[in-house]
Amino acid sequence: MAVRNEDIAAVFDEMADLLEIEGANPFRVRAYRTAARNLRGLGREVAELVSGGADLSALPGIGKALAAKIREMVQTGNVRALERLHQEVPASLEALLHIPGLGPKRVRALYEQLGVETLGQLEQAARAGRLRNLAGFGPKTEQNVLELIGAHSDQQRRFRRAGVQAHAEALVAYLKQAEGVTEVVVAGSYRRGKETVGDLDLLVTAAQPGAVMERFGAYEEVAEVVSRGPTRSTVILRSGLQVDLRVVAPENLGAALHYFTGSKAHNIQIRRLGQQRGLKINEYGVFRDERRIAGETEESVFRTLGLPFIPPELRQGSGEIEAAREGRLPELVTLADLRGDLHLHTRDSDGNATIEEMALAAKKHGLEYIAITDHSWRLRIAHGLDAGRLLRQIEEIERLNERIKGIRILKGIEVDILEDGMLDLPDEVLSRLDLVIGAVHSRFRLSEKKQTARILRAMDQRYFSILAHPSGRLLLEREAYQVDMPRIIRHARERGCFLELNAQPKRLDLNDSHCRLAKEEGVPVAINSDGHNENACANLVHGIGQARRGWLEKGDVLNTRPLGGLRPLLAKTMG
DNA sequence: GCCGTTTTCGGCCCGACTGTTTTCAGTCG
Repeated sequence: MAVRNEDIAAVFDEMADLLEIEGANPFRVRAYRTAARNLRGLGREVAELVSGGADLSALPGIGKALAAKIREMVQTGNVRALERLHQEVPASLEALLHIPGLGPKRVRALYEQLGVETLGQLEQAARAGRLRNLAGFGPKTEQNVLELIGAHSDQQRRFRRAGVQAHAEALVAYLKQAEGVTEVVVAGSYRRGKETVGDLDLLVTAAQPGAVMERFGAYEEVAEVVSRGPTRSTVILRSGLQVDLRVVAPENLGAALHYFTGSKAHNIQIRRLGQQRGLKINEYGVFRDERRIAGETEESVFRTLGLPFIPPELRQGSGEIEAAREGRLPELVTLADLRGDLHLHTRDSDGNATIEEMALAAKKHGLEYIAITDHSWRLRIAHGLDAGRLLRQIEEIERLNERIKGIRILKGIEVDILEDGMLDLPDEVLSRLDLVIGAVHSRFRLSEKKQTARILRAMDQRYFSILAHPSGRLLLEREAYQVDMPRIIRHARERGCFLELNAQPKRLDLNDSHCRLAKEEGVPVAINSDGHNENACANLVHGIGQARRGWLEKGDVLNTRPLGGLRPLLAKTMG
């Protein structure tokens, strides 16, 4: 099976961990981490570049040595350097690094001085009171280790964006009532629009930090205060969500907001750029020598570097700074740009509302058109439509279109893509529709080769407009199925059909890097709610966030077009 | 190990908090 960017990134991360435990040059360690991060954000599969003979050292953060390791991994599936490391440092030590409070130095001390190699041995040593006597350790650290070994599996917990939204809004409102507070804003990955977040970063401006910290600690949802200093505090809520709060002076808000919005990769690049210009950039501002020259707004921070404002969703350290410098930042799509929703369900399959109710709800949200795309018969659990019921639905939609003004209802279906790539309704029926959405709902575990061939064949059917939730992932529940997405995207271009960015909070599928690839290949993406009730439109904002992280502009999104512009594009996919 | 508008050598982002110290290293984000 092809080696994916994620596989290579995981190897580089592991090598960084092991090198760090070995006490290697920290900058060398950093180079591995940077390369891993860049690979994850690349959007193209590096294995393809290798087979195309491309010069990998042209990629950011990849030099000759790492390029050779990538080639070795693509061609042999292994990296000898990692195997060598395994002979020097037990691979099991990596797990110890993931316990909060244990870093490379302490893990190394545990290994060299106590012979601890595994989590089990660590727990034994801690219980026996052998940790507290190591240099740099004490009773507190020993106690911490004991507590965290048990909770270790929870530490990696992430939350879906939509689930964090309520916590964020409630906390912001609560903190605004603290004395002397002027601003409360959410920063971090939430502000960047990420589909899942590991913790919530809040930024508060206030005259006296003390009152804010006090109120924060007293929030009724707080289960545990992890740390608390004069300007910074971390708590865990009862839901398990970690919240970091930082209080800054109002004149520092811009610098702090930029700093705490991240991403880490973006910040590092920004500070390096500053350094090259003799500037020091931190959360308090931009400084030339001792003099502060910017920091009140984010714009002012960017301006000192000669850059325009970079939207938070782009701050992933994956080319946005170069784009800003060269004046080719995208003008990102906004919620207001959407004119329609091309994937909706009704009571006829597994939805909760009638066609008319769905249409009126969409009209209320200002949409100009919607497509009704109930499930087809193969999806029994969703009470999918057979040919007869679909034909009756078509007639009903035609009647409704005569009666309801101000919104147009398109006739569609979400057909099942069968294991052999065929669709589960005949062409005679599909030909009566305005669009056909195809989706994989079964046999998720096919090999990459078979799954890709299955989807390509479905796209080649006479009536096929949009590939729904293209990777099949369910955030934090189910991995994407194995599929060659670059190939599918190229095939969509050749075939003239489209990919969906499904805006359900638990899907958000296409992911950001594949959105970017679709844009590069010139394949418009449809941002659809996949709604099952009258609240369907509430999903769209999450899809927009994802699209923005994928660099999509208005023109890259299929359903920003007025109906007159959309119809001919859909018609081309329909035979 | 990467990188270059000071540089092919000598740099490499920056500060808060904790626990261990008694002035600071380690960890974290």
